[in-house]
Parts: sequence; C-alpha cells; structure tokens
Amino acid sequence: MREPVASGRTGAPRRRGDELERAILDAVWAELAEHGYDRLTMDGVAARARTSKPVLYRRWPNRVELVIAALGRNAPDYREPPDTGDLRTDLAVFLGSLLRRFDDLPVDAVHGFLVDLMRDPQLRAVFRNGLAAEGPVDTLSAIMRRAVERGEIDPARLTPRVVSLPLDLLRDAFLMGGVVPSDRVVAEVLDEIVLPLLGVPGGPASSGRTGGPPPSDTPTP
Amino acid sequence: MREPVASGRTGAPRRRGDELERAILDAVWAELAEHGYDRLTMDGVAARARTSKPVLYRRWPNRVELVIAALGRNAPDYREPPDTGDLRTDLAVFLGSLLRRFDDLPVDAVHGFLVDLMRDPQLRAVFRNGLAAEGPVDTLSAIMRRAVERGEIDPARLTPRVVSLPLDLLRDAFLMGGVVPSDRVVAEVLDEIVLPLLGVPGGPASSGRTGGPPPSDTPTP
DNA sequence: TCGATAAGAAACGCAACGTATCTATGAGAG
DNA sequence: CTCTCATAGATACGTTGCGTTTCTTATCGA
Repeated sequence: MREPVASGRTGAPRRRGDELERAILDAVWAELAEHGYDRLTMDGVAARARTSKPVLYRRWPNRVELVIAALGRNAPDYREPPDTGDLRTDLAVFLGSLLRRFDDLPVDAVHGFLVDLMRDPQLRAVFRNGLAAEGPVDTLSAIMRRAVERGEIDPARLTPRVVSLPLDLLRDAFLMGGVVPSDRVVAEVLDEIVLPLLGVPGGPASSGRTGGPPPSDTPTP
Repeated sequence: MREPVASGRTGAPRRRGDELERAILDAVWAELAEHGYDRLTMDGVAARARTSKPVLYRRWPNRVELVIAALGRNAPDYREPPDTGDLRTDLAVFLGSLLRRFDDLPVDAVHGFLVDLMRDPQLRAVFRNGLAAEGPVDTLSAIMRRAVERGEIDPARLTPRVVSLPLDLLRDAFLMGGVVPSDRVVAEVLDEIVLPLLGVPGGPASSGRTGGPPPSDTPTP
C-alpha cells in the first residue's frame, strides 16, 4: 500500500478561500517584519505560508499588489478625525496617528515599499490616498473646516495646496529621511509652516514661539 | 574550451581612460533617452558603448552610480543664483532652471532614476544636494538672504525648514506626480506658500498677516 | 458518489545583475 | 625599438527572483 507522499508529510489539511488568504497575508506581514520589503520574495512568502507561488499569483498579479493587500489588511485604520476643539491639537493627533500606522513594521520595510509604489502611476495614487478607504486629505480638510467654523482661521486660506501641505511635507520628510518623522518634526511643520499659513495666532511669525519647539502636547495613543 | 577570438574583429581602435569613459557616459545618456531608467541595463550600456560589462564595473560599482556619473557629466549646471533685485523673480528663475536641468531626457527616465535614488540613504543625500557641486539649498538660502538685506523680508522667518520648503514641495510634486512641475505649479508654491510664509506682501494670504512684515518700501513687481 | 474547483509541488524560461577568466592591445619605460 | 604591464574587450558563468506552466490530488458541494 502506497504512502500518501506529500500530504502525509505536512499533516496539515489543505486550506482554501479566506482561510488560505489570511494565512498568506499574515505571511507577507511576517516576511516584511523579518526581512523588510526589498528582501521579501514571492518564494519566501509562499514558503512561510506553506503554500506555493501559483496560489499567490492566482490572487495578486505581482509583489507590490500582494504587499498592498497585506498592509491594507493588517494595518490599523487611523481613527475618526479627532475633534478636540483646537486646530493644532487636532492636526497633531491626526498626523501622529497616520505616521504610527505601520509602527510594528521595521522602518526600512515601509520605506522600501513606499519607494516601490512611486514607480507606478496607479500605485502612487494608492500612496496618496494613504492605503486606506478614506483619503487623509479629506480628513485634513474636515479638520480645517471645523476650525473655520470655530472662527479659528479664515476660510480664504484653505486652498487645496495648503490643506494637503502637512501631508506633503511629512511624506517628503519620510521619503528623504528614511525615518518616520518624529513628533518634533510634526511640531515644526505645524508651528513653522502650516499654522502660520493658516493665520493662526501664536505662530513664530507673530509672537515668541520662534525659539524652541513648543510644548509637545502630542498625545501618545 | 574557449576559442581564440579573431583579432581585429571590430576594427575599431581600442579606447582607454577618459575617452572610453566619455563614450560610456554618452551611451548611458542615450540609453536613458531611449529606454528610460527602468529599462536601462548594464548590458545595454556596454553594447551601445561598444565595450563590455567588466569595463563598466571597473569604474562604477552598480547601475545607480553609473547613471549618477552620466547625469553629473551631461546635465547642464544651473546658473549662478539669479539676482534681479526681486525675491519672487529670483526664486522663480532659480527653481525653473533647476526643474529644467534634465529636459532633454524623457520624464520617466528622470523620475525612475530619482525613485531609485531614494532606496539608498547615501544616494538620497546625492539627490538632496542636487547632483551638483553646490547644493541648491545653499543657493536658495543665498537668494533669501539677499532679500533680507534689501529689506524685503524679516530674517527671523528664515528657518532651515522654510528655506528648503520650495525644494521640498517641488520634489514631492515631481515624485508624486511623475511630471516635472509646471511654471504654474511653481507659481502656486511661491504665491500660496513660500512668499506668504516669508511675509512678502502681495501674496494671497499676506494681507493682515500676524505680526506682519516690516513696513515695506518695496515697489510692487 | 462524483465531478468541478482550486491547492500544492516542481520545474521552466527569462531577464538582469555582478563576477571570473582569458586574450589582445597599446602606451610607456628602458 | 622592444618588452612589459595595466587594462580593454569578449565570453561565459553563477545567482537571484520573477512570473508561468504542467500536472497531480485534495476538498467542496451538488
């Protein structure tokens, strides 16, 4: 009587559908954490997920899309836009939560992945939209509009460029620096650039906030 | 076993040193122009330069460094910092010349190249310094300091972040958009963001700015 | 029970990198 | 004028990793 060669070896029942898919995406996440993005290989993922490459390619057309799926699945969604009644705090909290989304992955992994996203025009859009359902620009816009309603800022200043400015600057800082911008960098961007542009009093252009960094009131979630 | 190659097969005299190096870098440039950066291969360069891969690797350790060398050689240096007596004009001229440095290459080639630069920390520095001797940030700084001397702007506003802001924003626009920012984009960045931050009157957000600029005697451009 | 569907295994072809090995050449030392 | 030596040039190699192909076999569901 012939031994069932392959199946007997692993002893694992054959997975299908969602269960298999979850296993694969978990494997991607683990490979990202262990090797970073540059050294994440399809073979590696397949091996770790105890499946085979064709199974991957039946679901995702290539490596980048596979990783997008994994990040979209495993990354915590940033919360509802904060509404503390103070523009600066709202911005700091929101930007902070954005920057911390992938904190349980090594920086290099995230950085390398994002760099790779830049190559394809379609994937750049994914990046711009923050890998999530709701675009972070929309959230920023909502936060700023609420500040308008409170009378904190003048609506005339809310041009699209200014609204997306904090994201643009932090993205650039991450891409160029290779490091997730610190709270301090976030504070500088807000206090030296964004808030002054929005005409919020207390910025370095008017009173004495110029010297050091402002008291870091960025909460730690 | 390897057969001895018939001598004089190519008929071309053997090049050396600088001559050979120039031929190689020209070949890189041509390959960039023809195939873009992503599809530029070492074999392709070697073939076009009528030499062989070892010759390339004896000079440059890898593809990116080779392309850096080619761009550094062939790209026109941006001119001396403009000094028109008007800050906005100076900035527009300088930024425009920066953006036009690689205009005789297809956009994809430059974009793909820059994206690849982002992978390596050391190469990011190369990028930041503008692939040239003098860092563009230094030039920006000089331009702005002259504006200070003319009394156009308040020196207190010249924080490092603000000085490099135009570069950061245009770089981000290029990387994210895949297109060299148009003059219109440059104008928006200047008029909506940089100049208002510097407290230059005339910008859309400048009227009634907090802590406004020193009463300006600068005639409107 | 049986057939359709998809998992799993193994190998392939391909492209490109970077290296190794060898021969041929030509510039310069003497 | 000749010899030497660095190096150009040719070719092939090993490697990695992608994405594909082929085929067998397990599992689901009708």
